[in-house]
Amino acid sequence: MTALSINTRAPLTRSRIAQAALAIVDRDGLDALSMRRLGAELGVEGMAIYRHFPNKAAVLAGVVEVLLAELVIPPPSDVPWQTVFREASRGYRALLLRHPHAIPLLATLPLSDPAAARAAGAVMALLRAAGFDAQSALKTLATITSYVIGVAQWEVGTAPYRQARGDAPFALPPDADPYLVELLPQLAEDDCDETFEFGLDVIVRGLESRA
Amino acid sequence: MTALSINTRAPLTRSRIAQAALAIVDRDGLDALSMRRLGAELGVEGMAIYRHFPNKAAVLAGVVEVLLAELVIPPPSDVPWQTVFREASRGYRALLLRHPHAIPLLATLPLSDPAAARAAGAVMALLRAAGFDAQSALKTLATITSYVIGVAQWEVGTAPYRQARGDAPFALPPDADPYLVELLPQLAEDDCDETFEFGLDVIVRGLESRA
DNA sequence: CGAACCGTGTTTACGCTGTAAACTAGCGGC
DNA sequence: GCCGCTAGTTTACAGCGTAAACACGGTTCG
Repeated sequence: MTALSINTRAPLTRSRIAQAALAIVDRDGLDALSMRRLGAELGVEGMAIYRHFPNKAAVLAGVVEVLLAELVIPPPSDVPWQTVFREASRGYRALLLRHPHAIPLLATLPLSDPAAARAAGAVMALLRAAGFDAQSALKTLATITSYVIGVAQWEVGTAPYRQARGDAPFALPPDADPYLVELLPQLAEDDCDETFEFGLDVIVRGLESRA
Repeated sequence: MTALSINTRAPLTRSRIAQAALAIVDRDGLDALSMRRLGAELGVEGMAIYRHFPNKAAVLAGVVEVLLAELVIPPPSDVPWQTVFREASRGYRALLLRHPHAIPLLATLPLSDPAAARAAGAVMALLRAAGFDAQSALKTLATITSYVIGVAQWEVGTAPYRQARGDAPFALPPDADPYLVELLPQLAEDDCDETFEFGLDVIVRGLESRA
């Protein structure tokens, strides 16, 4: 009998496990991901996962793989590099904000991770095609990924995201800088977009001025 | 008897606990910090710490407080803002690299944390004194902290730090971009400094060009 | 057809975690 | 001298990652 009988559930696979893990992280946060809960999400005992991944760290690497697969970096073309650079950065930010609980996973990701290396290679190709030498391309890559990840982390800690998650309202300590007290709590989502664009613009202008 | 008798150990205090916690994190990594190990480090049972902190998260906040106390941001002066901005950024990076295992703690720090708000306020004052309006100062603050934290995270995942820690040598996946393969594994500490200065310069130039 | 095998999921077990609750030893004030 | 308060201890519990032994269904051979 090749077809699945009624009582047979879909078989466990690496990708099904990784996707379920991401679903838990997105829904309930990074700390909520445990092997037993992941098993339950898949209708299986937790230990079953060890047939497909050597340990939990490998499951997390699988989640990263799923996430970075969402990231498409266009191949080099004759569009000005600034445009592509801006769009790729926005795309990465959007990916991070779609999975805010997973940001720490991507933040500490070394380039030795295959998925990260693939994405990094695509950006390098883009920059080199735009005339950057290899060294500058690498430094630029470090700069922009640092910025995008850092600012996404910042965003999810400020008012709009806290509100969307139903966290406690933003409470600054009483002796905080008055301008912070005034500006920070009333940040809206649009302001976060604007803040991101501000820094992105700063970086692109800075890159142009060094060329 | 006001002096401590021979068998009496130094009393537990918030600050002694936080410093011991930081010592463990620095020495053995963030995961190695558990309440029982922290107690042992202080010559005490783990549960004793709950007399001084409500839970582990509060201990971690205490560690952050200790860390940010190391950060001095100069008050406004007549030195050009670019100079102070660069120096403060370098100081923050140096702080992070002195405590590489603690970086995730500072990366996800919301500004509602008192220590973070204090440091942020000092930077805001600096920028406003240099003529930035409050909105731009806040966006600039977001940009530079994102960049510094992001790049420090990047650095500790690349060759020099991995080597210093005795990690496995840097191994890129076989299909990685050839320029990555050539440049990344041979990165030295000086190159990290240079990479940081590159991005810092990009940001300062970008800020100037918007003024 | 029966038997051996293998891949997959289950069960049980161990040492570790954070922390709630009950307990105890010692000091300051009446 | 005793009372109470405070700091530290003890015990306990649920949940964690994962090692090891086990059970079962499907495939492949004799």
